[in-house]
This record gives sequence, C-alpha cells and structure tokens, in this order.
Amino acid sequence: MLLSKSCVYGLRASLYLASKSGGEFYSLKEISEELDISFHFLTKILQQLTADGLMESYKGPNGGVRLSDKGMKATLYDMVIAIDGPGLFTQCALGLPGCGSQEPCPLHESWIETRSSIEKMLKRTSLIGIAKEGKEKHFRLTAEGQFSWQ
Amino acid sequence: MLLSKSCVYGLRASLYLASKSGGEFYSLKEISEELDISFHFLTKILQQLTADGLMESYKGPNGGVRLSDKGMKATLYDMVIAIDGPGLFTQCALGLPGCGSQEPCPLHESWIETRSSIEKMLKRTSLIGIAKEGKEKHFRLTAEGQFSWQ
DNA sequence: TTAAATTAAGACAAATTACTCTTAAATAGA
DNA sequence: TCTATTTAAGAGTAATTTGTCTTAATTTAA
Repeated sequence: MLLSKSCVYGLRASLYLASKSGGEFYSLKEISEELDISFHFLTKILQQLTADGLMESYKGPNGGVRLSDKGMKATLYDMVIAIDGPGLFTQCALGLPGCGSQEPCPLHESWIETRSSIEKMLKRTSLIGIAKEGKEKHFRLTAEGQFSWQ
Repeated sequence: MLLSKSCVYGLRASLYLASKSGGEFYSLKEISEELDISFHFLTKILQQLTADGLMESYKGPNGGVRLSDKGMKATLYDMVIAIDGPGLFTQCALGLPGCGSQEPCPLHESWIETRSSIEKMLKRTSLIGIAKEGKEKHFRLTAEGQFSWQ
C-alpha cells in the first residue's frame, strides 16, 4: 500500500475537520464514529498531528480537536509527512541505501519521476480545497458513505 | 513503502537472472550471497515466481533457478503482480472499498492518474531491457554495490 | 547404491503495524 | 468541590510481514 492505515485514517479525519472548519473542537468520539475508525487508534494518530502542530486539542467536556492555523493551510503532503514520514518521497524503489544519481539502481530515473508525481499530487491538494470541492461533489470518506459534507 | 520487501527482493533476483540469461540454472545460494538477501527468505519468494511460471527451478547438484520464457519477456509489472498482487493498481488511496468514478473518494481522480503512471512505468520496464542497459550503465543492485553486470 | 547438493515445504521466531484497554490529567458545569 | 467528560499516555494484544530453521524430496556423481 502507498500509505499506511494510520496515515489514511489521519487524512480522513483531517478532511472531516476541514469540512467543518468553524473553529470549534470536535470530539474524537464523534469523528471516530462518523468515519468508522477505532476510537483509541484514531486518538493516537491525531495526537501525532497535534504534536506536529497541524491540529489543536482541548480536554474536558466539549473538548476535542480541530485543525490549527497551520493545519488549515496544510496539504495532504504535510499530513503524510507528519504520519508516515518522508520515506515515500526519499527512498529508493528497491530499498537500496546508497541509491542516487551518482550510483543509481535500475529504477532510479523512472522512480524519481514517478515519485515526484505522487509528491506533486499530494502537495497541490489542500485540505480546505477538498473540503470545498467535497460539498459540491459529495465525495465519500467512509466505506458505507454515511458521511456527508453538508 | 511502495513495494513490499519480498517484492523488492524478487525484483532484484529477477534482474540478476536477466543479466545472466544464458539458460543455465543459478543456485539460490549464489544469488542470495551476491545480492545479500537471506537465503531462506529468497527461496520462498522465488518459489512464488516459479509457481507463477515466471521462473523455472531444478533440484539437485548444479540445480537452481532461471527465468522461464515467460519470465524473459516479463516486465517489472508482471513481477510485482506475482509477488504483491494487484492491490497497488486497483485499490483506493484511502482504502475505501466502494471507491470508483461512481462514488469517488476525494483523491480518486488524482490517484487513478498517479497510480496509472506507476503502472505504466513498471509495464514499460522489461527485465531484459534493464539487463542490457545495466551492462552499459553499471546500475547498482545491492547496498554495497558489489554486484557487477559484467 | 550412497553421499552430497540442491529446491520445496512447513513450522517457527522476530519485527513491525494495527488495534485495544486502562489509568492519568485537564476542564466544565452542577 | 465534586462529578462527568474529554484528551494524553502508556501498556498490552493481535495481525501481518519479515526472516530462520528443520525436514523432505529430487537429482547428480562417485
């Protein structure tokens, strides 16, 4: 798989929050139920995004998480980096540590091109962009499609 | 990671055999040592490729494996499919089962484009093509670069 | 015929990823 | 102040991937 499950869950939750974007906090319970993601697992993942400054959290009744200013400006690339790290965009397709233009593996040239097209795609896709588009096009964020962008 | 470790090992071994291409059998011991891959693990992986008809094996002294006729004509795509399966080329980037042009996830359109560029890259790259090019360009197949295409 | 070399197959172990559970800390509101 | 609600943190469990080991089957050659 291109992205880890953690990353996919993190992206879906980020898009959920981007679609709300009223500045309020949304509880992890609500998010996990709406998106059909394990509550505790999602908690861990969003803690990473909070630690990274892409989200903010608030404890106690009516607490929850929301996108920070940084998070509101973020692209999918930022979210992927925060959760999966930069490996996808830096590593050799054959996993060879010394691979580079100096001493390339057989896939090097092709792969850096493909890899950069993945990177560009994620960098040009902003959370708020999708949230806006989602309201028109009713994208699905869950397996059963129960989530609605309103 | 884009490809599993099994897949990467399988690709590297396939390229190794393509670079020899004399029709002889090469022992797994030799291949695993040259490419610095665990012998038993590599055995398992190449058994898959043998089961898939991309390689042929022969037991006993001077036994080993070689690319079959099918394997000699194969592209990296064929090898990836045989080891990792078609998931990379069929699945939704967000892992949503029902995702498609009917009910797309937010990444659907971008992802099928990116996904197809990965697919095209792997499909246009044949084992023998790389073997030929490797002899000119001395690509690396190992971390330490000890393998030479001759 | 026997021993050595080799792949095949399956059980096992370790590492990583995915997920769950429990307890602690913070906060709001009664 | 007390209780309920919520995130934080960490330990624990399960599943998957990666890697190892042992035994069996096949084949060659002495």
